[in-house]
Amino acid sequence: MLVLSRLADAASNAASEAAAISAVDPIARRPLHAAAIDRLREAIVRGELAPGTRLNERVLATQLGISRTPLREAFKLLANEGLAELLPNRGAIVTPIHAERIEQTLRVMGALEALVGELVCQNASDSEIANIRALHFEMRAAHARGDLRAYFDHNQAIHLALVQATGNSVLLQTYRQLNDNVRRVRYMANLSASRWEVAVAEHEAILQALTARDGMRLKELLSSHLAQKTAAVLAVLTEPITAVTA
Amino acid sequence: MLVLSRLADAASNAASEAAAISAVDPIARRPLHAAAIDRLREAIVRGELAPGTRLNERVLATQLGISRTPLREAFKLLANEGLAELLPNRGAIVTPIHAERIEQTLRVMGALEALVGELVCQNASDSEIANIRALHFEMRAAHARGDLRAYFDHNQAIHLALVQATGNSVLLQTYRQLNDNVRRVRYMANLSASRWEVAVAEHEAILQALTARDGMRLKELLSSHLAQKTAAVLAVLTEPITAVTA
DNA sequence: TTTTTGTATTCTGCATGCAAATTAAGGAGA
DNA sequence: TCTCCTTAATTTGCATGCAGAATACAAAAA
Repeated sequence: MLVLSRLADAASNAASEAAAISAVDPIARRPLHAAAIDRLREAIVRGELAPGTRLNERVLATQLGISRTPLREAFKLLANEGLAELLPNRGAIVTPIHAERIEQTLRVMGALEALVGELVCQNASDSEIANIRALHFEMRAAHARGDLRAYFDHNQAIHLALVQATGNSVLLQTYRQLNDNVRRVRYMANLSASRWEVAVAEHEAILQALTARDGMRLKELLSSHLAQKTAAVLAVLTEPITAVTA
Repeated sequence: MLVLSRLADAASNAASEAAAISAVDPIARRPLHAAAIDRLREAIVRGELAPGTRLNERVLATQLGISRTPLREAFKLLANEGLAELLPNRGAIVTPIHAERIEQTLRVMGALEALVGELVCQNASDSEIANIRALHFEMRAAHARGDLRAYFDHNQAIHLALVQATGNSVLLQTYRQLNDNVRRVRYMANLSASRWEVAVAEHEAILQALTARDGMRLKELLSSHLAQKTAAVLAVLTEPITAVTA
């Protein structure tokens, strides 16, 4: 029942994010019990369902208020996205976090961000840039408040907005999928005050490069920013993993 | 019934390819009627189910010899991979080919290939390189024979082997997914003799750079090779699309 | 002839039921 | 006490059934 309430909490969040994205999502107006499934995905990404957790069909279906059929379809999707693993005749588990796989994912994201740096300066509209600037200051507000969770959320929103502003929806979709796998780790991390400062400073520079539409510089900045992030994430993984279930 | 026989033909192909890949596939030992679903995916990629085709659940389920439930699960997967589109309450269609989307996909693949160039020279084992060389000569054999279909297949195999030899399974999975969307166009194209020559020459250079483990050069070669491919693919799309259903 | 509206048919979306596989439990033997 | 084997209880995988939505069709009106 504990898990149930958490899943319910996550619902509104997932819904609003889905709405924000839907304009670009190729599977735009989805049928099925999409909300319930977004809820499940979000629960995995946010670590509310810890890596390795067995996903019992009947139990989860009851908790989500749907039947097993659409839930099984969701499992297939999640497996395809790397968030769950399907064990033949033994159901699904939340994909365990392997440092190597996360590292590989970040490498691929690095390649994508290089492309983002190139494209976004060419293609972003002024209003998109203005929106990113607004997100940036909301993020700084969260930083000033010391609200780590809100900081992460705005941080994510900025990076997604950057990718979206490239105008390349394939890039966005690919990025999101990889990002979801990394976010799971991110939620496990605590940021030291100094590293947090550095990250904010990096974002400041990113915003400037974007405003100046300096593609080359933005590419470099995103690259080094990701390198920082990679280091931080891998640091978390080499420590004994104390999954943040709370 | 015509489609049925074609799907049956594709079965062995898909099965053998799946076996070759399974070692890296994260959803390795899959449950469900995986063979039937691979068959369907392959039919879409090979253009045997033309873009825009309505995917009738009951009809397809009968043709594939499975029930609607696993087929619907397959639809979700295909939609997630971009090969099908889900229309709420109106079922699924084979994703229509839009030049813009293909172009975006190729752009993303370009970013990934840059990474491939870097990584493969560092990480490929000698036996993997030897295997790629073998594939290369098989491809040349197909070229000499003038067998376009076999040429394409070996060509694909080489590129996948290159990506696989990076040792980055996330990269491979991402690449494969994007590649499947482009392959559909590729099968529609005919190659002029001169362009075919050029492509083979490019592959020759790629093999040399790989043998020398010259990462920077390989990166450049892959980049220009993809640029060629992009031009060829987009050329096909600007022509009136006469989908090759046969 | 063209448009429109009401009805019948088809099809999707989901819940449920059943068989096969897996896991858990219990008891016999070492 | 531990191991191995037999058996019961879960659990998955898939087929099927049913309600609701969408489409196709036909008759009536313009």
